[in-house]
Amino acid sequence: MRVSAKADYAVRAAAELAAADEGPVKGERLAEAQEIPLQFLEHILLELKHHGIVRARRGAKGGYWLARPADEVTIADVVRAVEGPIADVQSTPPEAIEYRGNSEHLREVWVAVRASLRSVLEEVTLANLVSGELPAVVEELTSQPDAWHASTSTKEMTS
Amino acid sequence: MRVSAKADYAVRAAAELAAADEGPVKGERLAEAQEIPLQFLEHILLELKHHGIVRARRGAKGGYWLARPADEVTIADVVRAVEGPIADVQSTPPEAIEYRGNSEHLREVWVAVRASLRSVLEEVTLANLVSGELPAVVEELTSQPDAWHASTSTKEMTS
DNA sequence: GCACTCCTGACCTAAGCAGTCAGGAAAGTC
DNA sequence: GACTTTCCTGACTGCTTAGGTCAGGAGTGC
Repeated sequence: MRVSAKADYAVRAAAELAAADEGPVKGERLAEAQEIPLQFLEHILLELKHHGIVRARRGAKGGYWLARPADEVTIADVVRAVEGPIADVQSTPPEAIEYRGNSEHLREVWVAVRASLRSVLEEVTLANLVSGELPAVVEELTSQPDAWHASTSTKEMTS
Repeated sequence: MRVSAKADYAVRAAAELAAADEGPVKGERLAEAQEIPLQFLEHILLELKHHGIVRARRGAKGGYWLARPADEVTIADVVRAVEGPIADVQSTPPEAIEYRGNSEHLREVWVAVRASLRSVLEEVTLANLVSGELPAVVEELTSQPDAWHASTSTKEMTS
């Protein structure tokens, strides 16, 4: 249930590419702009390339650019490219699990979890991200003050 | 962005406890009912105890039971007990991260991601889970057929 | 031919995941 | 008081992932 450094880096690099309106951007510049270790970033960009998110050219005047327009690439695309399926349970998709006994309905819950993640990640495009004009879903979720607190319920006790 | 076996086991064991209406249930029975390795489960139950989710007594007629009524324990409570904070980015809460350059608005996106997870996990109680009467949020999310497919968008190409 | 940049595989350390093993400590029973 | 039952705890293990670094190879442009 956590976002890896890799996914975070990938999205930030992609955002930087989305903002660069002309010509290839070289890895070094992306690394500097977002303060990401260069060599690590290169591996990430390679993965993004293999998944058809970015393209690249070598040599002088080389660099990376988005394979598709920035408003057609969602954050979900980028995250999936580097992390694989979103919201797997025990490394298998939630709809493929059979639960017995009193946890029969747990599958629906995990499916709902995945759906709710998608409702955010698949709605926000890189264009949204750089312009700051985030979709209504996001605005609604972030407008509740609770959303900005580390933990909401404090019913638990430290037995 | 994945659910660990530990979290899955923890919720299932908690569901089993929620369904047992009278007296302590011993670990062995929980392990059998949900097909969880007993020794592993005992560690999990211990963590749940330390977080005040369950209580326990040793000896004959001993076992585990919920510390609070089943309709006051949410899945979020259980998951947090064994996995820690729910949607940390790079092991820090999203609201604590400073983004520069073109990814300035990424923080809002991660906060929205966390909020959307909470909107599911904090709404579903163990009582909901065992009865199958899931909250409206969940019903809405799972009623869309897309929610049951492994992947929705197929815009990407394998470069 | 040379500089530049991406491309790739190998490697590394630390941590986490998913457990198992062995023994100790309370609670109840006889 | 001995004995059984059950939880409690720490140590350990094997494997994978996270988060990188290093060294070199392969296209590209001049």
